[in-house]
Amino acid sequence: MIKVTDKQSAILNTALKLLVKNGFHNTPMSLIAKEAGVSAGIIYHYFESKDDLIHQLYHEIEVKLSQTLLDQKAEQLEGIALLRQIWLNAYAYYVAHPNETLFLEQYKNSPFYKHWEGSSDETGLLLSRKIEQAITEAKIVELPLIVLYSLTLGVAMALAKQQIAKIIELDDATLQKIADAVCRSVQLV
Amino acid sequence: MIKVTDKQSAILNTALKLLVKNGFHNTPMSLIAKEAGVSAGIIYHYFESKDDLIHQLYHEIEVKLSQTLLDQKAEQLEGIALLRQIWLNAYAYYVAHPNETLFLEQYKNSPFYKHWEGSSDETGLLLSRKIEQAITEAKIVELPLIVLYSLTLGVAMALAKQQIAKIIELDDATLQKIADAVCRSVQLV
DNA sequence: AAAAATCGAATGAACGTTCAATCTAAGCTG
DNA sequence: CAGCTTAGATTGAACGTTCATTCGATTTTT
Repeated sequence: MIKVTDKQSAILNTALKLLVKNGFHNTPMSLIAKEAGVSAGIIYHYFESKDDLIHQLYHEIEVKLSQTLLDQKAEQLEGIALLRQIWLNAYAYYVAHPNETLFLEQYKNSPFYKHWEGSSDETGLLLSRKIEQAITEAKIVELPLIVLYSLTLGVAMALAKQQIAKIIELDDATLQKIADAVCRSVQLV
Repeated sequence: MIKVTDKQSAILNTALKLLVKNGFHNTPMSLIAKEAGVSAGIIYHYFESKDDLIHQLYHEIEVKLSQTLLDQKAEQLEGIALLRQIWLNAYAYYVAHPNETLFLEQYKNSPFYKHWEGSSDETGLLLSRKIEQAITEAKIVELPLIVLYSLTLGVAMALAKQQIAKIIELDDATLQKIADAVCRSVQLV
């Protein structure tokens, strides 16, 4: 178990905020240090390099996200209802955590992201298994899991980004309608 | 009408390739110049700055994309058939132009992208009008245009990115099945 | 007093941009 | 058409800045 000190998470939190605001390459380490209230040098006590800091941030967020998708409410459901709940959880998380969301997207569209980095944390694996189970239970159109992901959670992410950017504002009724649409797309006719 | 010289497009083409390969900030102007077979200084004859180069590249690609989506085949269709064709055109373009696609995504997830930059070229506007027309003709679920975009073209982009990354390989039958799913999601039940 | 944490000035490399010098080509003149 | 002129195109070395990273000194903790 890695011990996360106050200072370390102060650095991570500040870095998240600044990296999203200014972009990865317009965020000097010195600025992160300043805003986090630490010296520039100490960052290198906790992280090997700027890249390492960014990678760790990514993993931290991925783990938190997995845990959120499969919450208590979702645990009790199965089949299409489970998928629907996971979708709503995903959307809620993205909207409630704009910095995390924008960071994930920027990371995944940067040369940092290696596609072979599959989620290796326990919750991530549990989530995958749950979803595969839901698919066999419900009448879902036969498509690769990753395609189903794009049709569902990918849409949630895209919408959340627009909500974050204040391009759209979705009331609950509209959100339910979209959830319906998403479920309809993957269900067998 | 801006005259595009050979040298200018050589710079743009090379820049596209390198920016996608190395990321915006790991691509020095000097490298672009070298690979394009020109001197570093001349880039500043055609472009105000590195940022300007990137912005121009973006606009060039956006225009080409708009033109591709509304091709001759699509022009003759209407309603849901039109939407389906546009979707297939989008997917085909993305897969056939990996560099352009990855560039668009990197750009849109970087601080370069300002959300208020609506497509101002003629084809883009024509495309918007055509799509709105298709929506009124077909029985489409009542959702903001931008939400419908995420449910359809957004999915095409996401899938294409995975195909480009060699994560998936979609045969034509599967692609048709996905197009069905996408159309199903936006059609009224 | 030993070890760990922290500081922040210094280092050195990378890179966007500039500019004086050179080259190219097209126009002009006799 | 040869010679002259000139404006634009092109070069690449040099500049100045930014920034990730280092490290010896200092403080805090054990």
